[in-house]
Amino acid sequence: MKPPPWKVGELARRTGMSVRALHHYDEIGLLEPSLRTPAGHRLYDRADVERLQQIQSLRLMGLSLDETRRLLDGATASPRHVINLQLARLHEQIAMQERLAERLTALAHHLDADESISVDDLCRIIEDMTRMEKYFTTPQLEVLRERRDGVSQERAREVQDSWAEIIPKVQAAMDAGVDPTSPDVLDIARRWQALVHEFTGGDPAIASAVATMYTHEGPALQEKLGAVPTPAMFQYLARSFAALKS
Amino acid sequence: MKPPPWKVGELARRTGMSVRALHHYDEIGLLEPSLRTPAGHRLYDRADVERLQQIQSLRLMGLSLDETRRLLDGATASPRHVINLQLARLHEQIAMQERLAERLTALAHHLDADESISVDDLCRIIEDMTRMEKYFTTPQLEVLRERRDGVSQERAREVQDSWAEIIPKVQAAMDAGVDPTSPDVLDIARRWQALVHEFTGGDPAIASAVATMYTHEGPALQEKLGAVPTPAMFQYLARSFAALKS
DNA sequence: CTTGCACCTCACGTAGCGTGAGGGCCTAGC
DNA sequence: GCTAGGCCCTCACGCTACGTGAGGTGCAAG
Repeated sequence: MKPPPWKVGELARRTGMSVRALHHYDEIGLLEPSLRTPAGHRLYDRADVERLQQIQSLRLMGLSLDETRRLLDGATASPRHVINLQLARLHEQIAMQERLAERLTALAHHLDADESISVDDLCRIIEDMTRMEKYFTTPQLEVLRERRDGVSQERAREVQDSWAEIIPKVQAAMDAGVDPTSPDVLDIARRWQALVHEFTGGDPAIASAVATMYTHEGPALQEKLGAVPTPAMFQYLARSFAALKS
Repeated sequence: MKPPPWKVGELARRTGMSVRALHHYDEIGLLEPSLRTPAGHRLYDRADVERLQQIQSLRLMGLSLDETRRLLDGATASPRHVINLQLARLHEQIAMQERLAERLTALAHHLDADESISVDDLCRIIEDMTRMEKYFTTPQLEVLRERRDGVSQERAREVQDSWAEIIPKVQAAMDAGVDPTSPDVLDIARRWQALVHEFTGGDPAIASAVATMYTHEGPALQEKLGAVPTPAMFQYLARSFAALKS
């Protein structure tokens, strides 16, 4: 147990720091050894060692070198302010990372469902997921996920085919100026409602979120799904739905 | 809705990236525009835009630019491997940050208990906390924290004084070569056990962790607490405890 | 006198860009 | 024809907290 002053290597060994780190602390003025030998070798005395221990403590709490220096040099507000700030930052980070972990877990689930997916498919899935996250709340997403997982691939294709059949029909009726309360259109409107109900589970909030999504992302979705409902169709059919209700 | 090819500013506006980022992607070969005007202006065609969207998707999942490029250029293993790796890293990070948040919360608790603490005190508390974490498991620490919070400052000082009284007595008895099973020493041993029991709540694992801590950190603790038990004392008193049991 | 170790001072590299500096291309208005 | 404004270009330094040499010096032992 030699007494101080210690040379840089000695101090490094005793504190578990690297020599380079101590040099760095010297460079940025965080910990400047109070002595030097004539040859320029750094000598750290007892006060320096204590300061280093304080630095290590504060760094353990996640403070940056700059914050640490400001705190130790007494140029900052109260310690409690710093700690609270740090805690807030941490919670925010944790929340972000947990959201990311959720996304990744959902993704992993996808990967397990479908063997040997290509990078292209992967990107498409991610794209869809993030698009969805923009329009649906977390609980709504859960509902949709459950519903999706509970439906066979076969049925999914049937539904898609139904949409592909119905949407052009609606477009045609609109173009022809057919009254939305005419029997033919009401018939289509009923099938439309049934499909929507199957997808949303009857939740009007989800239905409305879907409508918003189609309104905003129409063109982007058109490339993937082929036929896509337009805002004009929603307006046109709204009158059909009203007629069905009465 | 102009068709591609787009200039860099146009693409930036449409994708929410910065021009500098696109330049950077070009520099590192992650996204090189397939065309340039004679003047050297970057022109991104449809394929480039798609690649950029893929990049954005993968980056959203937390991949680095390097990983993203390797994945898109097909030089990596399966996507699922990458995702699993990423997920593992994330969980590790979250766990680390939660441990840190725990420490910080405990620290904040300290700060609330004691008004206007100095940076010096703050560092001392952190030092103690981290020292403790090295020797005690998380549930043990909780027990100790609860016990500490349930004890008045007054009683804490009394206990400290008792130790300060007892430890020199044990040392003296050892130095004098007194038999540890003699009545005087047995008396001291009983008080020792009572103090230990009050601190540990009777948990032998905690008691043993404390002994380990004193053995390893003896000199460092001596500066803060004054009198500190030595390994020799533990050995000496072990014989007293054995005599008390029988 | 040399060997060897600890020390010194540059100085570049890391990830992902931000932020100028200094200069060219192109269009619109005078 | 000239210029002002807006977009583009290529350097190149800045940020965090050091790691990792490169090339040279100090000091004690053989």
